[in-house]
Amino acid sequence: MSQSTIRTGELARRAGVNRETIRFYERHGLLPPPRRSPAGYRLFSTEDVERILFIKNAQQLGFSLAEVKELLAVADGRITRCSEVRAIAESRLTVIEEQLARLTRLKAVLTDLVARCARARSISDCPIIHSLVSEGKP
Amino acid sequence: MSQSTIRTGELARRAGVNRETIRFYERHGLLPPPRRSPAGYRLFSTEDVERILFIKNAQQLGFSLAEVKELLAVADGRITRCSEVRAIAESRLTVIEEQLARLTRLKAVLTDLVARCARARSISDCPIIHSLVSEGKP
DNA sequence: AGAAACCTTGTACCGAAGTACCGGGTGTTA
DNA sequence: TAACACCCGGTACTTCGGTACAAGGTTTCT
Repeated sequence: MSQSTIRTGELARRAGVNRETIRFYERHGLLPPPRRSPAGYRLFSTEDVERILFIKNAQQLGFSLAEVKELLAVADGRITRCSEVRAIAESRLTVIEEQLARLTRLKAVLTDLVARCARARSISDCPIIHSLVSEGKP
Repeated sequence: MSQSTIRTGELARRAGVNRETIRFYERHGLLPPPRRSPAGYRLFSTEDVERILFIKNAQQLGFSLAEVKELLAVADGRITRCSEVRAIAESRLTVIEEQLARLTRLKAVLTDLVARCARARSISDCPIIHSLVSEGKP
């Protein structure tokens, strides 16, 4: 539980991000405005490292920074209903499922085209080009 | 095979895109510089509608404009090896497969979190927040 | 004391794929 | 002939998640 004061450079190093990213997160409300030294230097606590890691973890799960901001509101105790967290995660899940469905379709189409392309005798038979030319016509 | 001369607005309307998009495509080499009227108006042929649709179809398959440009080189006869087309499609396929794998993992993680979240008694039990705080720690 | 390393603000830039606007010229139609 | 729709080039803006300066002030090490 030892908790010391660090500046942007150190926070960035510990969290494994660029120093500018710290400022960026502050500007966008993902980090609360930190205390300042007499000279105006940002003073963070080592706990803030965890906050950055939280953000990075959430991004790994595909949450946008806007969503991360909402999740942080929970972590900060500004939101206290688990249902709100679930709602965020569920909407993210919906998007993931849509993307999966779309990509699965794309994969099928492209796989087929590539396979047929491999059997084409000449460029003018190329099924890929053909499908792009004629697909979606009236 | 009737082929008349149209201007940007008409081309945009027929292809279902914004007029600015036409200029954008021209600037980025997806449309060859068209003939001009004495007053400097771009003069397209109705065939160019197909070219825009080709681009839009390719985008539907997830090709970037840079890739579309390569595909157009084929359609234009500037590339004559089917193998090049296949290479473009195959690399696109690889990306799709990577995205599918990643999204599938994400879906599993999030589904689990949401399910456990539904059983949490209080916000402090929230497995989503917990996992974001502690995931990926040393 | 002086160099090196650090920090500050503000601003501009990246890439992708466009969209929007401005001040002016042109073409069509009532 | 006036109104209105259309088009021009050039530039700036958009979203997202940062990154990269520049010009100056501060701290720390030797």
